[in-house]
Amino acid sequence: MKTRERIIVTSLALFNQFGEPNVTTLQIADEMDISPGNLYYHYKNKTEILSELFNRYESQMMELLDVPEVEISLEDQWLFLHLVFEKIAEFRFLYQDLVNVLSKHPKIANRFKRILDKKLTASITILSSLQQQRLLEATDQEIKATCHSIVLTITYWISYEMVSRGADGDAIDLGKGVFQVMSLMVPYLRNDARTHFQEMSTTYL
Amino acid sequence: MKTRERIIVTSLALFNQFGEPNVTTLQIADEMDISPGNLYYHYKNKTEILSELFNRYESQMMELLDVPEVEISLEDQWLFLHLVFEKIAEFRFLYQDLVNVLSKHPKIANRFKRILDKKLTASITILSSLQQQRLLEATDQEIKATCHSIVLTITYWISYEMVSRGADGDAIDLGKGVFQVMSLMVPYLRNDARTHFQEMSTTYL
DNA sequence: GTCTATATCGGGATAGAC
DNA sequence: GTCTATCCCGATATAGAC
Repeated sequence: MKTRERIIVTSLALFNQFGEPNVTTLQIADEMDISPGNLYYHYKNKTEILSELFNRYESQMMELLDVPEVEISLEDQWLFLHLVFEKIAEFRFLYQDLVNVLSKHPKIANRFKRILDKKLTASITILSSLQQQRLLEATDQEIKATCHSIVLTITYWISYEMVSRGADGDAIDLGKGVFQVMSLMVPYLRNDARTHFQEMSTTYL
Repeated sequence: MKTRERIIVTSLALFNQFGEPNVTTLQIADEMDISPGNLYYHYKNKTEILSELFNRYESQMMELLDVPEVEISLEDQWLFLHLVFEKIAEFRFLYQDLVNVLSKHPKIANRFKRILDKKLTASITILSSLQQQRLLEATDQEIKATCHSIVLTITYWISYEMVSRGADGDAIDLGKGVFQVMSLMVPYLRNDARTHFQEMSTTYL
């Protein structure tokens, strides 16, 4: 692996472990066994590293959120949620000090907001699809409120779990997060779909 | 107001506005028109200030969460949630960089976790009370999952709103947060209680 | 209690040799 | 591309006078 790429990989790992503001450029260089000067040859400052990491997160998450406008099964949704959770876990440092990161990088703030918006429309697309398939029954108002809860849970579940369990981020069971999100819409599932969900829960959990 | 108290008040305001790590002791002193030396006469370091702020948050929130084991109406719950949201908003800096703050102050981490635990038991107490009054109907499993969602929403709703609307913390409409939390349990309300909730919504929102 | 002046330290970033 | 040495600056914290 080229040095430029190793810097990104190492930075991501350290940021996730200790939080971005707690990681110095010297630490990154040390961890890689290169000199700080070398690091600064590849990236002119720490912000550039963060920027590159955010670019990657943004493009990967945006791609993931491009939900096709087709019929979506509960299994599809489960899988979809799992992929989203994995991606967030991969870049969890962004979420752990969200306000701080965004306040120091206003350009990122808008783009992060756009990702949240897309999460919301993706959720609405999915729940609407379930409704059209008569698997789910809810008013537009209820769908909207539920989707907000879904996005909020997706966004913060890992942080919440880390705080409330005092756990390290790598030790988080993402399946539980998926379950938590799914259970937000369970009460609106029709009876057969709800039974189906319960079967799925025992399988995946 | 005594200087020692003014330091706390000013620090809280600045921490909330800019985030704790972005506020220097010099800024705090400047804002108060005192010298940094004077500030350090009253608090021996920045951590002491944070510590005092957390003590206040902890005792006030813990007191708030001492939910009496009596019948709780939907109105009571609405009011209760509003008070909790107001308290969190008052100390929102703690929540905006939670992982960071807790990673730098491990002693606080445990105490924060205990507050989360108490939020959970308080939620369960309330929903159980509603169930005993036959206002709500849900399995224990459903109540547990819902209460987790409630605590997560209470914890992160303000941050979520700030990020997703790019808004300043003072401009957040807490009523919307209360509504968002309440709507998590709406699907489990019995018909008459649900109607009652809808009336309340139009009143308070 | 409050001030001014200053010490100290750590992290970001650069210069210049190899 | 990589290294060593170093600069610079901002933030915490202290010393000592008033």
